[in-house]
Amino acid sequence: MSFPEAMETGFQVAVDMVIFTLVDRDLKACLMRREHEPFAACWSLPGSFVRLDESLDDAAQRQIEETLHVGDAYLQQLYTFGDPSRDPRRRVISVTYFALVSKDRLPADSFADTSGATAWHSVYALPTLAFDHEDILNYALTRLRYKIEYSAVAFELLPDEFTLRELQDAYMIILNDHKLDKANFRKKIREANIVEPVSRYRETGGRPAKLFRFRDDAQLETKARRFFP
Amino acid sequence: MSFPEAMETGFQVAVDMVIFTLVDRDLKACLMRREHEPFAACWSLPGSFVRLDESLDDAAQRQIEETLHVGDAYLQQLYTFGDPSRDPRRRVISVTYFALVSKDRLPADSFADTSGATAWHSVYALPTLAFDHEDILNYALTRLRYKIEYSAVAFELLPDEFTLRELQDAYMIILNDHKLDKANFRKKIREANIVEPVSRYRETGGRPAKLFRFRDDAQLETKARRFFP
DNA sequence: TCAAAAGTGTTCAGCTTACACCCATGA
DNA sequence: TCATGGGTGTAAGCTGAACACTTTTGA
Repeated sequence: MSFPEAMETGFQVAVDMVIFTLVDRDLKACLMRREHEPFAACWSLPGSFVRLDESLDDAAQRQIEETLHVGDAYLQQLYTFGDPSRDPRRRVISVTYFALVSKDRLPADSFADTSGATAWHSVYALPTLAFDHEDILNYALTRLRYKIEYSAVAFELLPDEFTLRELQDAYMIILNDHKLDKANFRKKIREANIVEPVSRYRETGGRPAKLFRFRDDAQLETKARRFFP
Repeated sequence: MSFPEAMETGFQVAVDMVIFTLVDRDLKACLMRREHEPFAACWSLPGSFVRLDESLDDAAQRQIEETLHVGDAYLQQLYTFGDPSRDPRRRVISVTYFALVSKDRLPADSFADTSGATAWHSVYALPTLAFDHEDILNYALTRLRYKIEYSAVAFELLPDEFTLRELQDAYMIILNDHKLDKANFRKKIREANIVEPVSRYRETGGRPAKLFRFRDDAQLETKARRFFP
């Protein structure tokens, strides 16, 4: 990463990405191993400086493409971290995003290679992270959990066709709550009118499971419901 | 506002503030009249460039003090706007906040003076705003409405002691929904355990109203309740 | 004694929760 | 025919919406 010397005295603006995927019945985030000081050999979030002629969203999208070779990922801006001491070298304003990428959009070798510069880590067993990246990741996880409560973004983490069991598993893994009732979950999904059946089935250990896909015209966000007061 | 010439080629980082108050049974935002081009004579949000050694929150707090002479206001960061063309002169990254200020913390002349550089405008009758400030203000209003649904921030807009009617009015004005049922509202407030009575009453047209204050130890945010699914 | 505003209790519909049960498939 | 996982119906209990009612003050 390079930038003109003249800018070293001003602000650097970066995007830092918390990229989630669901794989092996686990919620994982993409991390990169740092080569240089500070925090050399530590893990950190993928990030990049924003170019002067580039929007923040474009910078975030570009960072995902460079890291994972995935285009058009689901993105949401989270929060901007700008403490003067968060980077010991210079003043960096970090605009953070979370991204959701389904595992079948990722290259097949994406999960095999644990020795390389990038690797997927379970959010339930994170290594020590550089800078304030642990705060950022935990914040992203909180926001993701809130978001799936009132919107249907979970499908961004699933393949195009999925069973209702797989959808329920996605919710349980993300929320770290494995006590959802199957019957009630299905009833809500049916009433929300967000999925439609396809005429295929998935082989399982027992009775084959009907496959569904998300409806193009689905209402993806519920209106906030008042509960305080 | 001045900044070193050397920085003109890099990023400017600004905080833009949407400052709300409740007055005259109306929700109002603080706006400033611009003196110079672009958008000369237009209204805009109070904002200021962040200093190199200052955190974003500090810059936001400082901006409120400079504009309204109010310290320690309730602040929340909202979103960061960074489109390359949002300011025609140079690249400005704007970190936006909303702030809530009770009217009794404001100087008495704050509402009289409508000819000056700053003035309070009803969010239900806004003038044309400079830059993308209309987007920012509408976004802040949406976020405020969401927030009072799951937290008790409304008290930041009320005096220290208030009647339950005043609290209910605050909700109705902010939500622009004047159909809240009195009995049900009071029941929820009682059960939420966030206010305690003081031994004084407010004179009204009829029976005097008991005054309450917010409990120091109140649980100000409810946990998200799952509804999708 | 009447108007105005504070303050409370009760009912009913609808939703959530818990749980029991049936179905389709492969071994 | 049994194990496995898919798929559904229903009763109990709780929550929220609607509304009627009582209380306390000043004029």
